[in-house]
Amino acid sequence: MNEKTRDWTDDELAFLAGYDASRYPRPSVAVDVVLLSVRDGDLWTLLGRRHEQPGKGRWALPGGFVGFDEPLDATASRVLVTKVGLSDVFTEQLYTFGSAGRDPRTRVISVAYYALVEPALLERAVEVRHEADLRLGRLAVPWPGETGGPVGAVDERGAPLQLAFDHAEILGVAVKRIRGKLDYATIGFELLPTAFSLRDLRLVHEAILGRALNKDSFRRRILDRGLVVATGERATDVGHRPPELYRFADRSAT
Amino acid sequence: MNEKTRDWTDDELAFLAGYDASRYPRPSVAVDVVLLSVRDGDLWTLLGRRHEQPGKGRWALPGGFVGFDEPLDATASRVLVTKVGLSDVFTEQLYTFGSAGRDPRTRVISVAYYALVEPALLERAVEVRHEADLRLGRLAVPWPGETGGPVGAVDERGAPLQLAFDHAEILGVAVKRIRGKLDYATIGFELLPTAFSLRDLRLVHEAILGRALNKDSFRRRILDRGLVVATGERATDVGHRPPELYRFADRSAT
DNA sequence: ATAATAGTGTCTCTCAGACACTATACC
DNA sequence: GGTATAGTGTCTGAGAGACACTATTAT
Repeated sequence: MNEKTRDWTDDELAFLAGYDASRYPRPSVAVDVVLLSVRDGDLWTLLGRRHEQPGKGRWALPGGFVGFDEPLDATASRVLVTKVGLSDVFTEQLYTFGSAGRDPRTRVISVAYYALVEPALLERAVEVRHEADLRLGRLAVPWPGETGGPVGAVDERGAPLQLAFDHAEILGVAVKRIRGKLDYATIGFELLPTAFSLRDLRLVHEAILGRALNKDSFRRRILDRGLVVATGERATDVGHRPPELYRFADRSAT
Repeated sequence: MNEKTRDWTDDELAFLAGYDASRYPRPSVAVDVVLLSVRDGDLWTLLGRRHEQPGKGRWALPGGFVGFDEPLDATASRVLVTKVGLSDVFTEQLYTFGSAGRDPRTRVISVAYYALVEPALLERAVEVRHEADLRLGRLAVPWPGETGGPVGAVDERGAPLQLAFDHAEILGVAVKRIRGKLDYATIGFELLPTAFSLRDLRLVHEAILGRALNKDSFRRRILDRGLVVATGERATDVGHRPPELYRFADRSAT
């Protein structure tokens, strides 16, 4: 018999079962959003500089507290609208971070979301709200595959950005998640404009996975699955033979 | 330009950004645990009858409120110990359910966990705590693959069990999750005793996936990956040629 | 013409499914 | 011997990687 069960004394059980946390102070609940995009073969995320303690001067994911009657998804949308100026973005719940000491002020449980957006929109958001100390950080993933672990961010010149709280952990979970979902979900498409070449799509996949992909089999796989439809148009001014442009296939056609 | 950005008036932004939910009443945070096992080719989960409104008389996942300074994982462990009598069980966070009306009393955000345990332990837990109105429910999954959607529970004779709150949704997410993780994780092993035949392991996989698997390629795949090691012993009293028994390979050997 | 990438065709390797066959227990 | 499952060997088909080759545009 392994140690998976043991007998508890009546005292222990009474104490533990009688503990009703709802009668005690409640933790705060917040939502943090990992807003991801792919540019120049790298993953980038939106960060905001903190102006208050704790973590003053450090860079944090955009976030906000959950209203008493506000659904979690609504909080994520509200954060994107108010702090970044984006609406109608692909958003999905990631993981809930609830360690005791992650925020030194008080107990804050953070429900993390990730959102995917094409780089042009993200760059515009940063420009428009530059005064708000928003910036993009390039993700530096120190592990291969889906190993997992914290992920840091660096600026355009490669200098590390100090991240607030446990946000490096959150970035790590986000990268691991989208790497895992890339195969069987349509994640790549959220990161591209309406029309794109298969090369664009492959570069997005390579940036997410952090490794090179076989050009030929990537093309075959994407086309065979019927996920994309040729638009009949071609890119221009590319300095070489222009590629056919594709768009997403209607999902109902799957 | 699609409708992914729009201009917000200063008034809108001031209102939305100024809303600091931390100054308002906080939602309660609870943990619910989907305790899963495989028996007779089906997935079973542990349910407790509710003795109070709302949902009086219905069947609910074991759960509890999160203490103010209690990590989420610790709440999940505490629930398993106090309500089921199990400790040292494989447990992983599943998803956080935060719709506004999921508990009619007040706002309750539930961080769902799933746990995997071999059937003998689960049956013993139900027997020992029978007076506590614990029982096992057999999952009835109405969708194939990883489609997703609510999952109901039925009793031994196939009669539906009325589930409380949104617990059918939680069961659905749990099934979808373990189906997705089965391929690349060692989920099946958590549901088996120390020594098991490859047939046992295959039946566990089939119960999780809800479909039959090819006997030969399953054997090859498991053995080729080196996940299991032959013990040199064989099962007895099986009414036919007795199979070799295997155990998990040491994980560091991978 | 050269550079650079697009796009096609083919070979091979791996792996899962299918199937045939032998092995070994209990009845 | 009959039955049921364990376990092995082989064929086939799908899909990914590798690679050779042609196509098309900008310079």
